[in-house]
Amino acid sequence: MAARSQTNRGPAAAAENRRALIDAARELFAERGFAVPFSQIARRAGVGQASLYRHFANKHALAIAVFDENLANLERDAHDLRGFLELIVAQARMSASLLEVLGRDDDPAVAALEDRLRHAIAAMLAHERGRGRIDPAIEVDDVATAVSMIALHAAFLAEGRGADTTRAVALIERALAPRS
Amino acid sequence: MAARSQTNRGPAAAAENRRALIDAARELFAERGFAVPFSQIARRAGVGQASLYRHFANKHALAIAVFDENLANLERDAHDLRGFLELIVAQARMSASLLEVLGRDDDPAVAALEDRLRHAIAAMLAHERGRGRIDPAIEVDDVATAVSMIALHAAFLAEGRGADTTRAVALIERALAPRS
Amino acid sequence: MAARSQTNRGPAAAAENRRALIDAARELFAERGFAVPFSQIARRAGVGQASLYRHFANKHALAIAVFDENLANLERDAHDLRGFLELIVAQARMSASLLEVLGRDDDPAVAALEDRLRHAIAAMLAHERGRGRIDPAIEVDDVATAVSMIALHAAFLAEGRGADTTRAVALIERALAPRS
Amino acid sequence: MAARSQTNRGPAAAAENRRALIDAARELFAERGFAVPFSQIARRAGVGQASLYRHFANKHALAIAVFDENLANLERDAHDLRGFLELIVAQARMSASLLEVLGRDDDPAVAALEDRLRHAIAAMLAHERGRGRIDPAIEVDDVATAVSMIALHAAFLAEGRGADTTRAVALIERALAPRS
DNA sequence: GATGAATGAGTCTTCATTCAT
DNA sequence: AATGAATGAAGACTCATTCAT
Repeated sequence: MAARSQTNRGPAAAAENRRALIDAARELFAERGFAVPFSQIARRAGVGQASLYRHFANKHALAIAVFDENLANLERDAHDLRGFLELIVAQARMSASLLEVLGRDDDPAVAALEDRLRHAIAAMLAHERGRGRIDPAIEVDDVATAVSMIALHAAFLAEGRGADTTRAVALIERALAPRS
Repeated sequence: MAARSQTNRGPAAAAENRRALIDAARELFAERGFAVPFSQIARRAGVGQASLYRHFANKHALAIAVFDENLANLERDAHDLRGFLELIVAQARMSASLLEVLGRDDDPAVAALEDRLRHAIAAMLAHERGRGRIDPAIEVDDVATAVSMIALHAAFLAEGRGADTTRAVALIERALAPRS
Repeated sequence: MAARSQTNRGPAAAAENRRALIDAARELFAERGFAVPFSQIARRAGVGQASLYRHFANKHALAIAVFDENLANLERDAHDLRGFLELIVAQARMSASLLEVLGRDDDPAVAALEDRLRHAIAAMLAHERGRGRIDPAIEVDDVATAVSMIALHAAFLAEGRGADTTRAVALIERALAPRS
Repeated sequence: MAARSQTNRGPAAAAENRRALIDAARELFAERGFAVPFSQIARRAGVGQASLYRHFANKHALAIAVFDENLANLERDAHDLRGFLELIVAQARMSASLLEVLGRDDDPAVAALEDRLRHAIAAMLAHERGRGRIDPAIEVDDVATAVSMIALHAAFLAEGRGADTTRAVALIERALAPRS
């Protein structure tokens, strides 16, 4: 998304700016990781520094907002394991940014997100178990761990190595598959 | 390692300084991640800023030196899958720092390290396959992928979550195990 | 004073807003000193930023309005030296904010306030001199100086040091007392 | 003091830079108060931002260093009340910066300074009492309070109002004088 | 060859002020 | 006439890198 108008468009721009910020953040977290300068997100969104701070008190809060949307996609679209993992990989760079945050944090908003993710996983797990595609011994925590691993892997190493992520997905599927 | 002598001990100190720098880097990458200030490594090593630069042109080069030693440990000690994974996890924070670097780089030194890692994996794989502990269909690249995943996972999420790491190791073992 | 209604109540609110702003300013100058962000005053008053600017062009003007009211209290209530000083101390943080402003300024409104303060002092002085409680050699300017000193002292140092303020008041009383 | 050389003059400049920083700080605290931008002090001293931080971790620490020198002057030169007060007034702007800091702080370095100031006061007090120039009932704390008052007054209001400070000094002298 | 101080560029954050509604 | 969001310009602070000794 190219930088937008520089003039003060008044309060009407508020919602629009919020959207632009989230979109810019999603792109930049993906392109350059969570370490991307906060100010650069504002620039990419075509929004003043201070407006960024009005909407999101820190990078953290912004990451949560982005992850919130990603999670909604997951809840809506990913009913089977394969779809789930592929969506995770597609959002990998972004998800990894979140995982960096999730790891260290005690923000209740983060706890809520973690919970939602576990619910989404549980739903998918039930669906797949019913079809005999995941081993009965596998628990939600196992899948959550698998999701973390694959997201981090995709985020840090996939950079144009499609083969590698395919391999990672296949490994995870093997790990979760029913013992014959 | 505590800071060492502050006085100028002349050229004789060169090798000693190199060691101190590598040790300090290993500690700090583990404690605070790859993002730790370069200058702090010099301080921890008890070495001047400029000496750090003389030995290693940048953090990157220093990371490679550390990884080189880690790899030697792996080659020497890790003959079976379990030992291999456990060593990876133990060095996780450090390894992840390296993986961050490895991902983006085209330095020939990095390529050489990657190669050595693949060799170590190949050796371990042959050893375990012979004992029927890894599925014949699993290739070196699969194990390399698994190693990346588990290292990143351990580095970013394990902060005091032992249970999670155990779970991750178990998953990887399942993924590589022979189909019954 | 807690934040008030958020809805646009139209022109009728003008006077009410002015009051709320002055009250909020008095509180915040006292709590956090003259350096408090201007915007925070609007928030505390429950009034939009722009309305604040409509009523008072800058913090300066707002401070003058607050001081104007403080002065009215002084004129109404403080007839003897002790009462005068105690009121000054009670309003110390606020008064000091004003004194900071007064010191540097050539605004005619400020000159008018200074004049009123001198009149109040003169009235008090006459009253106390009549009772033999202030030395005949003491002039209005001396008392004005004393008032400045004690206000600044109370504002900057009194933070929970009651003893110190008492000591300061006692010193001033000694300084103004008739030579026996 | 005009800004000095911009080039890196090596470690030899360390002591010189420290001096330049303290001098610049003394000037700027006096000219513009404690609120002067920290970076501006570096600029005035002809020293890089980061060097300022190397020498003094914050404005606070710098203020302490300046006050330390002021105090040494006081200890060396001010033996009688009049001299004491005049030196205080001369250093007023600076002293007030310190008093702003002193008021709120629990740094042990600050406590030490306060102590030294009290000692200097006690010495002066003993000297003056011996000559019958200060009332026997006056304690060190009274003089300390008087010093605070006069410093703050001079700092905030004296701006080219010589008459006023003379008046303030006279008042304090009256307050401390022996009752006839 | 080692030392440690100096440098300036870059990031985060806050504030006074303006503007569309 | 009031609202609240937007703006850009500072200021604090940190870091990688260079340099005189």
